[in-house]
Amino acid sequence: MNIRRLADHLNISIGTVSRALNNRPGVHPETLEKVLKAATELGYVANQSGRSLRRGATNTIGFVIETGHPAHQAGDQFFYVVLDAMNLYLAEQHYDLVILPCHSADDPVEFLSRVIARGIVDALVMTATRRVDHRIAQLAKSKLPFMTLGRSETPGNYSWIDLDFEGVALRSVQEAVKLGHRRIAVGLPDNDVALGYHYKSGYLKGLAEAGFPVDESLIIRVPTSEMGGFSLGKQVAGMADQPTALLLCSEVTAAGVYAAFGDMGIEAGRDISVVAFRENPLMRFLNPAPACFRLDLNALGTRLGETVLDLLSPDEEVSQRRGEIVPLSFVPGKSLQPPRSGGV
Amino acid sequence: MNIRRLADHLNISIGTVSRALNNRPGVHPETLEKVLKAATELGYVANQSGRSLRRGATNTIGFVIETGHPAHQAGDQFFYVVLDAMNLYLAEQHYDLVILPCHSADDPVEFLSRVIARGIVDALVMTATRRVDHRIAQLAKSKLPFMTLGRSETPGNYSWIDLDFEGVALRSVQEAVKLGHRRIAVGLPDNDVALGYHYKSGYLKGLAEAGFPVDESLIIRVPTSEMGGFSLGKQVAGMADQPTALLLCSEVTAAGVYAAFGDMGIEAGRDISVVAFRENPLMRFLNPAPACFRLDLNALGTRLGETVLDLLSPDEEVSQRRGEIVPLSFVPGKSLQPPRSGGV
DNA sequence: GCAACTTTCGTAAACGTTTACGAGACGACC
DNA sequence: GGTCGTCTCGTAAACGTTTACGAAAGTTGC
Repeated sequence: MNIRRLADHLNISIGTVSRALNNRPGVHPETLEKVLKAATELGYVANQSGRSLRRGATNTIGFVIETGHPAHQAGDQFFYVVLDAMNLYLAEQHYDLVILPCHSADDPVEFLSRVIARGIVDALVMTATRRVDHRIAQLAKSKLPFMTLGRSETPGNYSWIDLDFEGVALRSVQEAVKLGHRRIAVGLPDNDVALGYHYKSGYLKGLAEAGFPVDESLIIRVPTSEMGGFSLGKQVAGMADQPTALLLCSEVTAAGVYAAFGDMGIEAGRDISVVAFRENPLMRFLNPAPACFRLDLNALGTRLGETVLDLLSPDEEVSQRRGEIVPLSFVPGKSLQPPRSGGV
Repeated sequence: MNIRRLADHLNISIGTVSRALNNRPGVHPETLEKVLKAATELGYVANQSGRSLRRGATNTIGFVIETGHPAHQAGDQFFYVVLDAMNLYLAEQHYDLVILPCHSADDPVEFLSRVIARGIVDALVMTATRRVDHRIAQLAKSKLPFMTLGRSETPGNYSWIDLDFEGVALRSVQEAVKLGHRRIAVGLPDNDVALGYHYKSGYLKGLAEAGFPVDESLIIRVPTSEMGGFSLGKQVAGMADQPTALLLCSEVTAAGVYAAFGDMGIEAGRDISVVAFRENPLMRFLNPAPACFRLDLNALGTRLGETVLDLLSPDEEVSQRRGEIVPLSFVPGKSLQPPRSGGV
């Protein structure tokens, strides 16, 4: 069923049918109704290839994820909820969402150049943003509008939305200091992912605020995974000069840390305080309940949809590139207690 | 950069350029090389809209997921690993993979009819298959080839791959019986998802094998989520005539069950034995280690890729629809022990 | 009653690609 | 030298859609 068959069936020209279907002005209300009725009856939907060939636009937004990537294997329900909300918003605006998985063995840059050249999407949302990100330089050169989840230091004409990793780290230090902690360790990702730098920056800011010195041995880099968290827990608990608090920039490491503590007879909060990152359903089942930060995933998803569609607006005011930092609210937990000895 | 610009740059007709790029016969080796060289130099990649409009095929496989769906919010690294392996295989065969998220508020049937009519994919992989699945009837009517992950009872011309839920349930019962368990409870999904029926079937087969009666009060339906598992654990532990073993058809409920047990001072294995479903990284951090079943996610992903591409083969022998059941291997854990009282 | 304008619609070109068809060049063979 | 076949390539149509343009019909104003 193509537009010509639909037009023949109605004894109308395809031009008029197309105008009717696309709500173009200058079509008689009566024929408009006839066309719409026949279209739904015959189940006609415009072929995407034909349409995008002619229009140069696909009405599709691409969401790039990296499968096989350790930071994502973690993936709890984060992406499912965010994508759902984003998809919902995009559908309201008559846009479709496709997720483009860049597989682990593929070169991200080559992957993107295929996506760009093939013209299957009107705009991209990038994830797992790096501090220095070659993909951004590449996209900036192309004319494909894009935004990133997580901000990079790589310059380019793009919008971004980032969680307030710096603010969370700062607040985590402040809460720990308030309870009397002095030796505060932090677990960071072992790769160049941007959030690690922001988290560290907030951590350092917190120490400076409190007037504490920076002890490099308390800054520990591990993979963002359950195993990474396990290793982190073991390292921290095994230190001769044990810290009294441990801050985590990812929630998936929390389970590993708890397991490592369990193995060594250490209890979070009582022996070493722990502040995790994002509150998630799994945390309900960790004991003692971790102190963490709350984020509205649905709001984030909607905001992503709005931001990416803004890029495509003909209104320069709207399509102007912008950055946005999403705040998280502190959720006290049982895992953050005053240090046993009242500090070192 | 389109094919005409490339052709002009080479002083060659676009027909020849197209033939060269597509490895069609009848191109002089010398010009073939020139074309390929210029294409990579100028970064030419065929526009997908134009190509698929002409060819009627997109060289793209769609993977349909339902976001916002409770059974998926669980999503541990399952999809990330499976999709990565599948994507890898498809890329080798010069196919692209897109994930099509059907958002929670959308009607799956309407969603699919859009996907079908717009012609953005050559074949589909469906997930979250229901025992009676309207989407299958719909796809069967359309000419779009598809396969399902999980088998349905809805007839249609399609291939499927399913995990051996029945075999796992049977084996779980057998292992429990071997240790002396007589009252064996089972947690099933509270919706029509196909795996629940197969798991129950294996459970019933195991009871029959052992000559045990079926106690309907031991068959408990809960949402496939951490919270569902929590509720399940509470229910089981609170029963007057407590079962000695509990079988789970999903790994995400395990965390909830453990938490509920912990709340009530019950220890898995010692007080009530637990057999979970798929082994995953998180389980390493549950204490005591759950008995579960091992699955090669990479192999599953590759197999999905092979199966879906087989659908498109011109060779009728190959494209014939087929079903396949993937076995899982038992992994003993500390959560499965002889019942305390030696059985009821 | 004619010009000017509006409303509505049909025609055809264009998007970028693939491919059927035919043409030209060249060598082989009788 | 003419015929045939092979190799290589150019031409043009086709895929399904949108849209600029113009035509036809109807309306208004004088």
